[in-house]
Amino acid sequence: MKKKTRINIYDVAAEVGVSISTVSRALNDDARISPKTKAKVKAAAMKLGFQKNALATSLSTNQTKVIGVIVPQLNREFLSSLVHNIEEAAFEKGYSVIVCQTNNSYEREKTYMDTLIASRVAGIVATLSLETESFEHFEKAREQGIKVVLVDRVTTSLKGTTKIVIDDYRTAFEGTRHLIDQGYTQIAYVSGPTKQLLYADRLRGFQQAMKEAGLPVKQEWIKYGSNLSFADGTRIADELLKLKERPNAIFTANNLTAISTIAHAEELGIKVPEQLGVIGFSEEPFSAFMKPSVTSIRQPSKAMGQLAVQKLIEEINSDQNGSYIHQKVVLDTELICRDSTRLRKSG
Amino acid sequence: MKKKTRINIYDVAAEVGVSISTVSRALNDDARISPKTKAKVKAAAMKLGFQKNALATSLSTNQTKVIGVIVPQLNREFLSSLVHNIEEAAFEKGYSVIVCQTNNSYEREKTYMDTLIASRVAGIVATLSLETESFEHFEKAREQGIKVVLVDRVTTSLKGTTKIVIDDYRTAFEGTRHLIDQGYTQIAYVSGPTKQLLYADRLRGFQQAMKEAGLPVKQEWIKYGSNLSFADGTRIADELLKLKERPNAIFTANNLTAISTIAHAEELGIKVPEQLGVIGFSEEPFSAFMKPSVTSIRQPSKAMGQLAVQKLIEEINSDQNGSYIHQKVVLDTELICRDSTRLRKSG
DNA sequence: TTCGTTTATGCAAGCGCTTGTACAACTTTT
DNA sequence: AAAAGTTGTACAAGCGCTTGCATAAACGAA
Repeated sequence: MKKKTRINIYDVAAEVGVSISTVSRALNDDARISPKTKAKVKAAAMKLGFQKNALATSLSTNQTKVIGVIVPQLNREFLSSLVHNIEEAAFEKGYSVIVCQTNNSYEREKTYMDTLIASRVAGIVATLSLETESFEHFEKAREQGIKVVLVDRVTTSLKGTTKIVIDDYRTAFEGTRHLIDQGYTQIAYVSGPTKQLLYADRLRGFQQAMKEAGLPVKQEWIKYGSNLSFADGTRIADELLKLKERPNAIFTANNLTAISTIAHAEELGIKVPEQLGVIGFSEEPFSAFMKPSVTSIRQPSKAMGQLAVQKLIEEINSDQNGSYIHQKVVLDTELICRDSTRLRKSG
Repeated sequence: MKKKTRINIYDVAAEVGVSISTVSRALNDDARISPKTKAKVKAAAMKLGFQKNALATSLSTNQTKVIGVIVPQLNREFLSSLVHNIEEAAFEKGYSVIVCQTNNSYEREKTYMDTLIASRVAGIVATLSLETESFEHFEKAREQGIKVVLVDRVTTSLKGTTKIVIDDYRTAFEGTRHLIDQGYTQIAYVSGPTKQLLYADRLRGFQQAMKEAGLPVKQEWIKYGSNLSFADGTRIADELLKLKERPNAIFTANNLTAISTIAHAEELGIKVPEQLGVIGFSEEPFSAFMKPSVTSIRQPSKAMGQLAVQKLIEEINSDQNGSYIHQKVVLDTELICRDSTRLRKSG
């Protein structure tokens, strides 16, 4: 047994000459405590430098003001921005945020889930790791009464869970249409692993747009990145651009790969956008400043973060009343046309 | 009083038919429990889906495995990368990370400090907000036995605190030398608020390099950004470039302002690097891909994050033995020469 | 004056875990 | 066979707070 280390409510109670329950109630602004007593207690607490122990409170009330955030990584603009906005929104509501990076590892996602459950977080906002294909760990959290909201990379396997997504199908469709409208006809597509719903949806959107335009979708023009890193993009660009029958446009799964694709095309002496159009998902802060500037699709990370927190807290607080209605919220994306796809002057 | 909600060690104890202390010890691999009993307990725990309540453990042991991270924001490459690496290193050591964004507000920094103290975090890694000039909140944390490590934006006012920094003076000196070596002579400098040690140091470095080179430092060529945002950079660039006596090089406090400076120069028809050299602190992921690519100074965010965590945990664990020796660790930066300062061909 | 109310405070149990100490059951020593 | 060690486990207090219930004080009404 450890000896007590810091000022606790017993010390405050002794200082004022009341009981600890009075101190506790005074500090929590309970109506039953007289204003005079409250003032005395608060003054004493301040004087002694008392800081309420949140652990004890949480243990006692069986609830914390903490939200766990599980994301693949933090060094991608979209994700760090998402976490930024989640933290911001959570702070407003008086919640703290525990950040967990899975590095796209399923094992780590599970480990973190256990940590968060052990910490008794009130809720979890998660973007699935690339590897994740089974979801018992999420079920486990729910069994423990922890609310979960999924963002961006979601799954249909988890029923009764609020999801915040963009319309991946539609977005990919429109991105493809944009290329077609610009006059590109031989369009390659760089996808993430289609086990992930979002990549599957995007691929379908691409294929549908091609089909409707009567353009051929060649199998060798559809490539799959593993981690969609810069290097991944370079490798794939290399493969695509060295095909005997070369595509004249590439739709990449994110902006990192878009940039590496453009860079690699230049190295090979292929002109962007004249000989190769490039569009990428996920706007990055500097997409506008590249030369050529990169056409990309802006995901509303701010709205996504805010909504995720808002819905999560709604659900956390819903227990009292009744059952919560789980929603799938689909947000709009924005295609930002820049030089990398401006084949027509009018572009 | 809330009723118990989840499986606890009493349930496990009942299942196995031993006391709760045996369960607790078995789960913690205490040597006094026989292997046979341990196995039974663990099996039962698994079977019942028992998850240890970390709150209760922390309350009981008076220590948590949580590190608080206080940073100005998360939507800057350097900081999100720093946090990324802190989280990564903390995970290795079995610690979770609570992330707090101050938005460069002193008030918020204090608020968060209180939250972290209330959460009884084991330690705190902090990068000061731009506004912060007094440090009682850090003293407060230390009085409560919470270890603190300062990173990047630090202060000399906090004695006996480990600090992880770059050599700001030297780095600015060398950056300035680089411009001079390239043949630029009329060099302007965009600084952050010099109340912040780091900006003051950098400014001194700049001035010293100029002095040693026998170049004049005009007061009107030294500008102060408020938040060093993109817009801030544009505003300052505009002021500088419209001076009757225009500088032919600008050393900016970060890469965001470097980019906005370049963009604005182009708008004004000023050629970079021919008519204007631009170098910026803080490498961004796309600095290399801009046209012109941006010369910048790489801060070792990975090493800084790792070291911060390592030193912090060393200090946390040092209490047992004796007093910990606080260190100031100064890390090397790297100047990455790119097109935006290549005045000489050889550059 | 007495009694029902209201108002303010205290008592004590409980949240789930850790841990110093006591103790029973064996094993070893003499 | 008794004393002295070894295990292995249980008991109970304690971490700091919340909270249902009891109780005391103060008040106006009867």
